[in-house]
Amino acid sequence: MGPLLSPRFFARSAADVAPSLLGCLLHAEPVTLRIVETEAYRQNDTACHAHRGRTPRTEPLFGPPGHVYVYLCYGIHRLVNLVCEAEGVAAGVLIRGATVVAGEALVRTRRGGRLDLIGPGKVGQALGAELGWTGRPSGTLLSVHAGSVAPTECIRRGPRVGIDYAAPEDRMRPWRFQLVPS
DNA sequence: ACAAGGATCCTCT
DNA sequence: GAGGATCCTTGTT
Repeated sequence: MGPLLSPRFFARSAADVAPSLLGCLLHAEPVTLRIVETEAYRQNDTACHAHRGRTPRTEPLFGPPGHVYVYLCYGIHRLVNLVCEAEGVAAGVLIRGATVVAGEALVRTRRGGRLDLIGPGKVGQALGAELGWTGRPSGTLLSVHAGSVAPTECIRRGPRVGIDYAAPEDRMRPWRFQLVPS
């Protein structure tokens, strides 16, 4: 596995971090995933949970870069994010899709035999993500490691998903990134 | 203390 | 392609 990504890696615009994370590895013992889809959420972005200010839930988004932000979606899914930008600036990257690198047996158990991890709820389930991870630095329960993108892969960019509540200009922003075979 | 709604997924048809 | 599951967070009484 490549080196652990440092806080510095995350201390920039989420819109830059999101595509950079494609091909990187996500590890929560004993499962390792390769990231193939991400979305960026930024300060002053009406799609971002933190756009109305700090609350107990969104506090980690304002915290140091490289920390983990996990929240419950639709009462069922634990969605995994990585905090970006300098401390005090609320931004993060949602992990929307991945492939299994290691821990396949456990992923099958957690996912009812399925291995496809396209969709943020599936990623959280495969990792065994818990709400207690939120606010913790990467490198403890969850770690993010450098990876690589194959010459046969390319990055597709498009609008984000599931943010109908956001302002029209934010809904349009092309901050969803996918790694696809070219 | 209460009600509403959500950065989704699965199982049907 | 439609609908239900399921529970925490939030803003309001």
